[in-house]
Amino acid sequence: MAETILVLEDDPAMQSFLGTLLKTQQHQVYSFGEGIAALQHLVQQPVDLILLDLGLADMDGQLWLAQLRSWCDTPVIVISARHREQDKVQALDNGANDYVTKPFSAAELLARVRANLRHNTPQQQAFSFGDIRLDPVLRQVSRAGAEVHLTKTEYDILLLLMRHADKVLTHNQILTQVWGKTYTDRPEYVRVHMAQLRQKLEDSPAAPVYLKTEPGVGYRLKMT
Amino acid sequence: MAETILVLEDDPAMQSFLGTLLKTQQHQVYSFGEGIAALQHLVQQPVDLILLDLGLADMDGQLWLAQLRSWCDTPVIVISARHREQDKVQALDNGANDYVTKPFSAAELLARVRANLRHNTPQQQAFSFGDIRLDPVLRQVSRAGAEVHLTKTEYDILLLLMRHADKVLTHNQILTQVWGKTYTDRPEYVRVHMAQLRQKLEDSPAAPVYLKTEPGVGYRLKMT
DNA sequence: CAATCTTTATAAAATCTTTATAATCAGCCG
DNA sequence: CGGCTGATTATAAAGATTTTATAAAGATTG
Repeated sequence: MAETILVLEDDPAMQSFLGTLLKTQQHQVYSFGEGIAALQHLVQQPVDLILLDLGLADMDGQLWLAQLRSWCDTPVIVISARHREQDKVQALDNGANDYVTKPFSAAELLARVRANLRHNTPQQQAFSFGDIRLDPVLRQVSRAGAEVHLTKTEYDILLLLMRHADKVLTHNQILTQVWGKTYTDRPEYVRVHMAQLRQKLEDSPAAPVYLKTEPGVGYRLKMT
Repeated sequence: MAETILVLEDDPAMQSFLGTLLKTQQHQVYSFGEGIAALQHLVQQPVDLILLDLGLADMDGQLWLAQLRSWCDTPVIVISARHREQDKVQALDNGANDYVTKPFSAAELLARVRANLRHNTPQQQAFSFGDIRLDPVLRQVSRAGAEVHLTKTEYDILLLLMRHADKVLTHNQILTQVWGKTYTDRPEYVRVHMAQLRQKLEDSPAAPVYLKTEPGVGYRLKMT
C-alpha cells in the first residue's frame, strides 16, 4: 500500500473528509485548494492518483485537467456536483479516468480509487512462499528476485503443489495431474523431479523447508 | 480507430442497442448472451474493451468477471441495473474498471468507453525492447534506428508476442492467432518463422536474448 | 518472376526416463 | 532399548526420447 494521492478540492470540509477517508486506507494524501499549487507539487513529485473537484475557485477544473493531460497521464477521478451529461462527457474526454457525482458513497469512492490504482500496478496475484515466487500469468518462477528456470514438468508439479498449499498430495494425485491417469505406478517419476525442484528452490535440498516429504503418502508444500 | 469491443449482455434489446451505439463509433463489436461463449471468444481473439451486464442468465456476472481477471487484463465496464453500493464495490474489486448503472445516458457511456480505451491502447503505441522498435500504426519494425523488413507472418507473430510481453505463448495460441484454429497441429510453422525472426532481430540468433524458447510449452518475448 | 510460405531432412539441444546406489524410515524381535 | 530388516526415499548419472533450430527444396501467391 502507501500509494500517494493528490486531492484538489477547494471546499475545506470536503477536502478534510477526503483526506481522512483516504488515510484510513494507508494512502499518503496531499491536499490542495488551488490548481496552481497542485500543479507545482505534481511537477516536483509525481503521485499515483489524483482526485479532482471540478468546482474550483481560482480556475476551471476542466481547464486544469486538460492542461495536466498535456504532460501527465496519472489516473484522475473527477468528483463533481454537476450531474449534467455534458459535464461528464467533457471531463472524460479531457482525460479523466472516472467521474463521480456528489453526493457519493464513501465505499464506492474507495472502490473506484482501488480500481484506478490497480491498472497502474500490474496484477500481482502471484503465489509465494519464503523468497520463492510463482507468477502463473507470466509462467515464471523467481527466487529472491532472480528468475529460476523450471522445465515444463517441474513447473506443473510446483503449480499443483501451490494450488493445494499445505495439503498433502499423494503420488497418485501428482502423477494423474501431471502425467495422466495411466502413470499411477511410476512414483519414481515424482521423486526424481521433486529432487530437481529442491535443488533449484531449497537452500539445502537435503533438508527441505518447503517441499516436504510425507513418507508413504506423498508430498506437501509447507507455506506456514 | 476500429477497436474491438466485446459485449456480454443477455437482454436482446439492450444487446442490440449497445451494438448499434458502438458501431456508430466505428468499433468492431462482438456480442454474446452467454458467459461461456464470450470466454471462448476471448481466449481465441483478445479484444480492446469489454462491456459486461451483471445480470446474466447462465452464470453470475461477478463470478464471470473474477474468472476473467485470473488471466486477462482487458478493461471491463460493468453495466448493471443494480444501484446498491455493495454491488458496485464488489464489481470494482473483482477487477472492473468502471461501473455504470441503468438507465444510463448514451453519450456518457460512449465517453466512458473512450476513457477506458485510452489508457490501454496497446495497439497504438510503439513497443520496444532493446534497440528493437515496433510501430503498429506504421506496421513497421526497426532495429537500432534502421528499418527491418518483416513478412506479414513474421510481423503478426512479433506483434502477438509484444502484446503479451513476458508471457509465455503456447504453440497453440500462436498458431490460432496467426494461422487460425485449424492449424494447431503444425508447430513447425511457428519454429521456422521464429528462426527467421531471430535471424532478423537478434545479435546472435543461436543464443537469443529476447525471443526465448520455453521447451515443451511455447515462446516468450523477454523484456525485463 | 519474386517474395513468401510450406514442407522436409538433419543436427543439436533440452528434457524425460531409467537405473544404480546410498540414505532414511518404520516396525519388529531379541 | 537397540539393532535388524524390508520398504521407502534421495540423488546422481547414463541412456532414450522428445523437442527444437536451421538450411534448403518445393509449392504457392499475386
